[in-house]
Parts: sequence; structure tokens; C-alpha cells
Amino acid sequence: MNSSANTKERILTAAEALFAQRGFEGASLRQLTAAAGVNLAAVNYHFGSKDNLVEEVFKRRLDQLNARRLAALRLISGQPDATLEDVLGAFIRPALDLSHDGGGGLFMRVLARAFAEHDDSLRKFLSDNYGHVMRQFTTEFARMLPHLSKEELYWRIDLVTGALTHAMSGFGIIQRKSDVSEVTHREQTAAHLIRFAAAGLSAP
Amino acid sequence: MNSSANTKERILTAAEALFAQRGFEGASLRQLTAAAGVNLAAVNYHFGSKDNLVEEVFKRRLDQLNARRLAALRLISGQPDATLEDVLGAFIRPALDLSHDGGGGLFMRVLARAFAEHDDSLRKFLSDNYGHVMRQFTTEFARMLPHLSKEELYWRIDLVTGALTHAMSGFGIIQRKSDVSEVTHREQTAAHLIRFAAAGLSAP
DNA sequence: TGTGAAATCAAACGATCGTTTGAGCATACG
DNA sequence: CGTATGCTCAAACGATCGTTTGATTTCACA
Repeated sequence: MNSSANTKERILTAAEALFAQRGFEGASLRQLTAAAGVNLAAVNYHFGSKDNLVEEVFKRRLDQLNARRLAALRLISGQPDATLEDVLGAFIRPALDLSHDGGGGLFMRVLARAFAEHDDSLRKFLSDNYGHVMRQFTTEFARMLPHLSKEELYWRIDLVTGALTHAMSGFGIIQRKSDVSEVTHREQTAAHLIRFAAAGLSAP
Repeated sequence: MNSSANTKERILTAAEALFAQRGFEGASLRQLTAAAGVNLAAVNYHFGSKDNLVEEVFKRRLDQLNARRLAALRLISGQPDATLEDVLGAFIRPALDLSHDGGGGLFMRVLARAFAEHDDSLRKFLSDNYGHVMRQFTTEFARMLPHLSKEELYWRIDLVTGALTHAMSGFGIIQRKSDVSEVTHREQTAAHLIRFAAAGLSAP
């Protein structure tokens, strides 16, 4: 029972990388277990099925992402002088942090794939585990943008979500130049995303 | 040779719908040919392979989409008083038209999937055949936004692309209310997307 | 040290995948 | 009319898929 935790982690990490690279259907359990260095039957033994493995891959990262986002939001939700940029920062910075530490750099790609998939069960799983976070952020956005109707607000949050998911899935990510540190580059990226999203959200 | 054109079209239409619904790997040729009402072997006979079919699905829609976009861009590229909103309109409106007529409503979902896939051969195909369109629009955007550095411009165009692809893939599409016509609703949607994108692009 | 549960392993299961085959059908042309 | 050509069809190909099985190994604990 000691090495089982190790095996499960190895499978989750290999699965995350392969799902990001080849998709949920494109990555086979044989490729996956070979990359993880474990036996083929280990997936079904530890996770029950491939579908369950997919959900566990999401759970591992989303749990900490949600926790960090809500913690960041709590810091500013009470303050009357909080700005739209602050709320966006609470949403964006935890995702960028996740991309650069904890080996979760590939997770945003997996998330982008999940958005592109219109598979109902996966959508429902994401909505169940993720919905309350978006609801809290929506409330804060509504407070910052009182001139927007509810319909307009939903529209723009959806557009922001699309832009950020697209960008953070590593598509157009601009490479860090060798003369800037990793932390600096991350902060520049965050500033870039926030500036764009804030301008789009507060359009007249 | 008469019915072949009919069969090819039936396959392309069924493939577009199934690719949008289940993805390129998730949609099998057996589901696909059954939905099209043709024999299983018809795909390999008419298209050579499944990969070729995928490319043909893109070709059919992207050829007309690019033609319309470039035609719209040509109308304003010479005019000195053209606005950023005009350029965005030339980019967005043809895509919305495609979504609502010609049965291409599902194509934007297919395109969103292609963006999520990091498959190199598919990316190369899209870049080779349709990169020149993005290059022309980028030139116009640069003309409208002279205060942006080249790096910032690329960043923001990428973010706009993500937002529009996400929105037009039918994710958060707000349903048309029964008391507005289809044309009116389309124009409202276009205005919404353009307003958001213009504000994001011209952020300070 | 002996024992039983947990974990790993090679092997095989049936199902489904993309593709190929060769016979049969249709139709246009000499 | 005969024939060549383009097309459709059922059937089968080998490969690979997710999953299951039963034996074997590992290891904490009595």
C-alpha cells in the first residue's frame, strides 16, 4: 500500500501530459502506462476505468486552482476600493502559477480540450465542481461593472474565458526572453492578460 | 459519376456534424457513413483516408470563409477613414454568416476543436492554406493600432482569436429571443463581439 | 517468521477501429 | 448491343482499443 500512492501519481502525471498532447480519446492506456512505467492493468486497478482517470486528472489540479482563486478573491471581495483589475488578477494569477509550478504546465491544455469537447458527462462534471467558483467571480464582476445588463455581463465573461483559456493553453504564449526572470515573465504575462480583459469587460 | 458528387457532399456534411459532436478521433467512419446513408467503403474510395476527409471538411468551409473575409477587408483596406471596428467586422461577420446559413453552423465547433488539438500536421495544414488571411488582417490591425508594439499586437490578436473562436463555437451563445428576427439577432451578436474585441485591442 | 491483504504482472478477452478486397451494379459511349 | 468506367456493396483484414483474469510478488503486522 506504500507504493500505490506513487503509482497513482505517476499515472496521473503521465495521463495529464498525454491527454494534453493527444486528447482524451487519442491517448491510449498502453501509451499512458508505458510512459508512467507501470503495468497496463494498473489504471483499471487504481482508478476503475479510463473515464474515472480523466476525472481524477481534473480533480487533482482543479481542487488547488479553485482553492487559490477563491482565497485570492476573498482578500478583495470585502474591500470597497477593489478594482476590476484586482478581481481579474484573482482569477488569472492562480492559473498562471499553476502553469509554472507543480508541473501543471500542461493542465491548461487539458482544460482547453475539455472546453472544446462538448461531451455532456465531462461538461456536467466540470460544472458541478467548478460552477460555484465562476458564480462567485461573476458576482464580483457584476459589482465592478454596474452599467452592464446581466445578459451583457454573461456575454463578456464568456469572451474573457475564451481568451484566457486559449492563451493559457500555450497557443500564442510568447516565449520568455533569456534576460528576464521566470517570475518577471509571469508577472508581465498576467499584466498583459489583465489589461486586455479589463478593457474588454468595461467597454461602453 | 453523377451520384458521386452527391455522396461526397453527404459524407462531408455528416462528417462535419460528427466531428463537431465527438471530435476527429471520437467519430468513427462507421457512425459517419451510417449517418450519411452511404457505404462504409465510400470514405476511402472518395477521399482516400480519414485524415484526408478531415482536411476536406476544413477546405469546403474555410475556402468560402476566407474569400468572404478577404472581400470584406478589401472594401476597407484602401480607405483612410476606416476604423478598427470596420476591420473587426470584416473578420467576424463572415464567420457569423457561415454559422447561420449554408448549414455551416457546426463548422465553428470543428474549428474550435482543431485549435484545441495540438496535432502538428493539422496545424501545419491550417497554417499553410490560410495563414495569408491572418497576415493581411494583422497588417490592417497594425495600421489601426500604431501605438502597440509588434509583440503586444500579436498577443492581443491571439486573445481576440481565442475569444471569438470560443464564442462562435456555440459555447455561451445567447439564444435568440422569439421577438427578434434572425438577421437582427446576428447583427446584435456581431456588434457585441466587435465592441468587446475593439475595446480589448485598443487598451492603453 | 508466518500470514493475509495489497499491489503488480503477463496474458488474454471481445469489441471496434481504419482500411482493403473483389464481386456486383449502374450508366454512358462505341 | 456490348463493353468499359465509375460507383456501391458486403465481407473480411490486421491492428489496437479498454477491460478482465488469475497467478505472482511485495510487504506490514501478528
